[in-house]
Amino acid sequence: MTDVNFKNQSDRIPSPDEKARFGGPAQEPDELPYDLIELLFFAYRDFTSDPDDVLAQFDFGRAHHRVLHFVDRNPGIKVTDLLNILRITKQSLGRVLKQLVDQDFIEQRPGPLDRRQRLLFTTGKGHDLAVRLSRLQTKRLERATMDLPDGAADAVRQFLFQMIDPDARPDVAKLVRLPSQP
Amino acid sequence: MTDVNFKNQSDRIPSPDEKARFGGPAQEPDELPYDLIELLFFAYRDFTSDPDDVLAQFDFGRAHHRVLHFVDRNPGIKVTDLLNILRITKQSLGRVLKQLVDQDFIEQRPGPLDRRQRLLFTTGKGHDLAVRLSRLQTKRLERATMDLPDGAADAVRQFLFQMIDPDARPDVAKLVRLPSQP
DNA sequence: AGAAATAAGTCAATATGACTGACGTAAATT
DNA sequence: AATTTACGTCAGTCATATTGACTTATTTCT
Repeated sequence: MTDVNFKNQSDRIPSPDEKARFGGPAQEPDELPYDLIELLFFAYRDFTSDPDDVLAQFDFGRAHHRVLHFVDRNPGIKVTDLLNILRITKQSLGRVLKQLVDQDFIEQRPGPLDRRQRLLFTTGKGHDLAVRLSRLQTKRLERATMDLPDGAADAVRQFLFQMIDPDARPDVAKLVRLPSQP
Repeated sequence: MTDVNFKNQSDRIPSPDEKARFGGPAQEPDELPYDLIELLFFAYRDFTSDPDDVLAQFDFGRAHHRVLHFVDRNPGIKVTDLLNILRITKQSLGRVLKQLVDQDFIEQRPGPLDRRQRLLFTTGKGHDLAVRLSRLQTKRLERATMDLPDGAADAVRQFLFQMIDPDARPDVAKLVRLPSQP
C-alpha cells in the first residue's frame, strides 16, 4: 500500500441501476463547472495542511493560526474588527485568543484614545511563528504560480477577489492591500 | 450600523511601541505574497457560505455536503475511496453517511463483484440536493470568472491544480476529469 | 450630570466534526 | 485453512464553533 491518496476509484463497475439513473458522472449538462468546485476544495485542503503540522507542535489549531495571522498583519487591531474578519463569535475568539495571550504569542494593550479597547499585537515570538507559517503557505503559492503564463498570477488574484461577497470586497481590498484594484 | 463586515479597521492609531517593532504591516520584504494567502482565505470562506445556508435547513453541515457531492459525482464509489478523497477517518464518515442514508439522500448497494463493498449512490432526492448546492457554488464561480481576460479561467484551473500536493495530483486529475492536463 | 451605547470579557449549555484505538463480521484472496 | 480486506461499530475524547445572558469599564449623547 502506497501513501497515495485515492487510487482505484476508477476501477469501479457501474451497476445496471446506476447506468439507468445516471448518464455518466456529468449528467448535468456541462454548464456546471464542477472541476473548479473540486479543484478549489483540494487546493484549499492542501493549502491549510502545511501550517497544521507546525501548529500541532504548539498544541494550536487552525483557529489559532487565523487569529495569529491577522493580528500579525494588522498590529493594533481591535477585537471587534478581528471578529468581523473571522466571522466567528466573541466566545469562539475568546478561547483561542486567551491561549495565545497566556502563552505569550499575542499581547493586548489598552487603546490610547479609547481605553475600553484592547488592541492586539503579536509578540516577537508570535511574529516569528506567524512568519514561519506564512512562509510555508508562500512556498506552495510560489510553486503554484511559478510556471503560470505571464499575467496569470494577477488573473488568479482577480478571480479570488471576485469570489468574495461583493459587499465584503471593499474591506478585504483594504485589509489585503491589493496592489491595484479598480 | 450597516451590515458591512469589518469597517474601521484602518482607523486605528499605531502605538509608539508598535512603530518601533513594526516597520509597517509588510515588514517582511515583499517576497511574501500575503495577498494571495488572504484572498484564498476570504474566497474560500464565502465559497462555502452559500451551501451552508441551504444545508442548515436539512440540519446538515459541511461534512454532509462533501459526502453528498462526491457520491453524486462518482456514483458507485466505495467507502474506502471516499475516505481517501475526504481524508477523514471511517468513524467521522460513518456518522454523516448514516444520516444521509437514514434520511434517504444516499443509498448503499453491495458490490456486484465483491459483495463486501457497499457502493454509494445518491437517491433522486440526494441528487437534487447535490445539484442545488453545486448550482449555488457554480453561480459564484461563473460571476468570478465571467469578466476575466481570455484564457484566465484556465490559468485559474492550472493554479488551483498546482496548489495540490504533487502526489495527490494524478488522483485529483482523474476524479475531477480535467479537460486537458499536460 | 445622568442615561445610553459601546468594547470587551465571561458564564453556561450545546452542537458539529473530527480524532484514536479496539473490536467484529463477512467475504475475498492466498 | 489462514490471512487480508471492506466495512461497520463502540467508547471516549478533543477542537471549534454556536446562542444567550450578564458584567465591567469607558465613552458618548442629551
